[in-house]
Amino acid sequence: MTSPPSDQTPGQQPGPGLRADAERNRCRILAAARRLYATEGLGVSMASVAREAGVGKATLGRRFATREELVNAVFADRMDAYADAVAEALADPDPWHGFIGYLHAVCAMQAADRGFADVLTMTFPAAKALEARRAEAYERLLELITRAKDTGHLREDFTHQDVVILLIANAGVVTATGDAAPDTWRRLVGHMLRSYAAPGAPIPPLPDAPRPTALYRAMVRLSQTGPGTA
Amino acid sequence: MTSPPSDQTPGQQPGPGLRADAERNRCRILAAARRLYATEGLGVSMASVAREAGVGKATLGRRFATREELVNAVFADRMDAYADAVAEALADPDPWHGFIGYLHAVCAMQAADRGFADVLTMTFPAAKALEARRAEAYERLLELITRAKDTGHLREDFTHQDVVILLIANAGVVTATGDAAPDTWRRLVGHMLRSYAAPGAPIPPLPDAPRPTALYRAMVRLSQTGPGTA
DNA sequence: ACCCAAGTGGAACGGTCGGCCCGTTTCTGC
DNA sequence: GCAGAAACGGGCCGACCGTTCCACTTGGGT
Repeated sequence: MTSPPSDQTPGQQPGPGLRADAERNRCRILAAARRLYATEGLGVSMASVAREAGVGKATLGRRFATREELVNAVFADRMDAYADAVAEALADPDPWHGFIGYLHAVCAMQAADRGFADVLTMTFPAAKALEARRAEAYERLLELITRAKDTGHLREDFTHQDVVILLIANAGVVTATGDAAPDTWRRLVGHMLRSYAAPGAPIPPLPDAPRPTALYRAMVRLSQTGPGTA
Repeated sequence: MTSPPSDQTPGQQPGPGLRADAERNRCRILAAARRLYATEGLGVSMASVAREAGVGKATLGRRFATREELVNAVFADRMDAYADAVAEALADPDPWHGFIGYLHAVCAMQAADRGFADVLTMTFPAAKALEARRAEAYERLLELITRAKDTGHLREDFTHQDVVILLIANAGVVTATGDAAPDTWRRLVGHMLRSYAAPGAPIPPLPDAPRPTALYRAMVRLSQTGPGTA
């Protein structure tokens, strides 16, 4: 390297000072991981990621020593989108409407990416980039909740922990139903929203429940995949 | 064996026609599995169960060839309790009150036994005993829902699928929070109930949300355990 | 008391996973 | 081009899982 590598906090930022082919492999790894995580959820083996990316196991390990590092890099941009969702909700002139939109958007993101659903329900102390975004979004969320309560449409007994609980519950539903009953989460969110809403508050209509056969298929699928395997 | 072994549907009923020591081992296996499943959830390795039971892996495999068989035997009695919960709710002179009690009881059972939480959210076509109980409870549940709706306290837009969704969501919450925030599920059920209830219906007060620190601890624990690993 | 079959546990095997090392390839600055 | 360093990937190791086989133990009927 001619140019001194400056500081470059290892594994955190994009990938400066990497050789061209190395950077290319890094991207292939990230793309492969993104693909696998989205469909299978976190918990796919590092070896699978390497295989999917078409690189050796060693290359993966050199670029991302631990699973946390990889997750951190893969979901950095998605956490941006997450933080943006709160900002967008705050920008809504009607905080209650913004709040509803926020919940829906975040849960939809969970449904669209099983890996992201997992990420939102756990915290990686080592993943600085992710945690920074999370903290940022968290602050804004508190503000959104306060404003929504001020409109009188969000119940006073609602707490910010309820958001976390909803995300955890939704992650469970999304993981369990998978593509066998992909709209189940909408029903869950609809119910929760109805509980959050103060009497008389405007809320969107409750989405229809999934067909019983679809739910049944999801349950059978679960029993075959294995419970924790997910 | 002097007495002919009659029919003895293999692997289904308790364990007739087994030699004394074999039956003893069978019980040790069941006890060990019950212990492990309750705390770790389904998905513990068969090898772990054998180790915990203090028997060889072969013995386990001889008694319960597949994980389904073992699960079927372990949770047979708990499924009885599950079916009883519906019956008890049906016996309540106030169907709405019985309905509330039923949801609470079942979710409490999930919280008390992570393995059972998993069992309720998946179906094992091969486990006849379990599925029979489930079907029986299901029929009674439909009746309970109908009666609860007739009181006017349960909303008309409630469907029996909502029960399944609640169980799935609750299983996710119980699994995720574990013993780091063990009362989180009460808050979830409280919210759902508030959405199920028609305006003016009597509902128990919403339980307090868990402390934020407790939820945070649960999230960290999750990231260490691994997502699907459960 | 005896004897055979039922029952047992350990060993071996194939499979996957994660971590590490090392010979080889390929980029890049000169 | 050339040389050296950076990066690569395959291979090896130890761990765990589930399955199968086999020599040994033990129960229980006569």
